Amino acid sequence: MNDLNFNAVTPDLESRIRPEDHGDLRLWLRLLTCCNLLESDIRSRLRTEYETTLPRFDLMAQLQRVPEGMKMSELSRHMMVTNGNITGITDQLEKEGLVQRTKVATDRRSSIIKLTSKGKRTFAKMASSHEQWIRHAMAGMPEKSKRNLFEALGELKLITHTQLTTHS
Amino acid sequence: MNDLNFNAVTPDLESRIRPEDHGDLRLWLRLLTCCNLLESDIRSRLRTEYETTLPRFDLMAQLQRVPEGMKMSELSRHMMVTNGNITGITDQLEKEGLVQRTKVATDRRSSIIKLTSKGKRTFAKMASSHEQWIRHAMAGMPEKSKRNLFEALGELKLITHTQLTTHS
DNA sequence: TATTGTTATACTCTATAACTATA
DNA sequence: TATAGTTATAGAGTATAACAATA
Repeated sequence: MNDLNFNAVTPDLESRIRPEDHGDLRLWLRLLTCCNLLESDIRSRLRTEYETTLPRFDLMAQLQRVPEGMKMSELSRHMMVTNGNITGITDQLEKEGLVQRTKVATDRRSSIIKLTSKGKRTFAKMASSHEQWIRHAMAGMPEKSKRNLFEALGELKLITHTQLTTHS
Repeated sequence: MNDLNFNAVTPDLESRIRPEDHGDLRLWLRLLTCCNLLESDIRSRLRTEYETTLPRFDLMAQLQRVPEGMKMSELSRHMMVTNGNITGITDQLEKEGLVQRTKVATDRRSSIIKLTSKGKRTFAKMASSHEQWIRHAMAGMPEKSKRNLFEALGELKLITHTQLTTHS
């Protein structure tokens, strides 16, 4: 199965590649295509099955693994968006009773955000579905390929992280 | 280089992973992190250096490689967004004189969108910068790793494409 | 002075749906 | 009836910047 045939029947972002394009660019477009494909699937399932969004899910996922809670600024760093946006998403989740702000004694500017017990229950369900969606999407890919991909992405992540934060 | 140390100093989306999480999920989060990292860099450069956006750039990129132009519905399929959105982006680009709608004789419902010569010049500049940004971001990753990654992503793309389109 | 978090603003993208004009 | 494209709408996410309270 070659890419030409594949692209002929299933056009996607990667089809914008030109013959003269450099390998790095091809790599990037392929990465983008894979990611968009999965991401739009996840987004639409989160919306239709749980009436939520990826950023909201991400915020809850961050909290889920830190039972003691996180500060807004920590969330902001982890999710790589600005403070104001975290405030907005947190407001929505708090209104739905899924997270809770608590004032911290040592620094009266800050507050700690935690999942409520309702939030934990809700997240557990979503996370379980989420995992199934991913497994379904990736079903059929050999384990060895997955491991290779995981390793290779690890390299890329490290490289881009340093390239994009140190310079520029 | 281990992930723990890495994540300790550079928090990101992947840090939401839990020890019990399945490999597929880890793979997905790592993929998402890599993609977001690069994507947000590209988006912000497109904005600051060219006052444009990724979807606009993508649309022009699609047109660039098809000199005879494309129909709206083709663009819609390739960019994986609905018709109405293509209309909007095309309107903007047309207002700036970068693309041009032409009525097609054989089917009076359709129109063909092409890059204008200004559009071609503009795109050429952007594409060249874009390629440099990508190469810079990926500089330092061994060629062999890149090739492995490219191949592995090809597998993933194929799998997910079929998984996500055939079954729901 | 710097940081934490909020608020306000403006913009883009997106999906959805109703609509037209053609086929 | 189905398709191509437009229009209108509503919602989300984002960056930016100004601001108050606190460190």
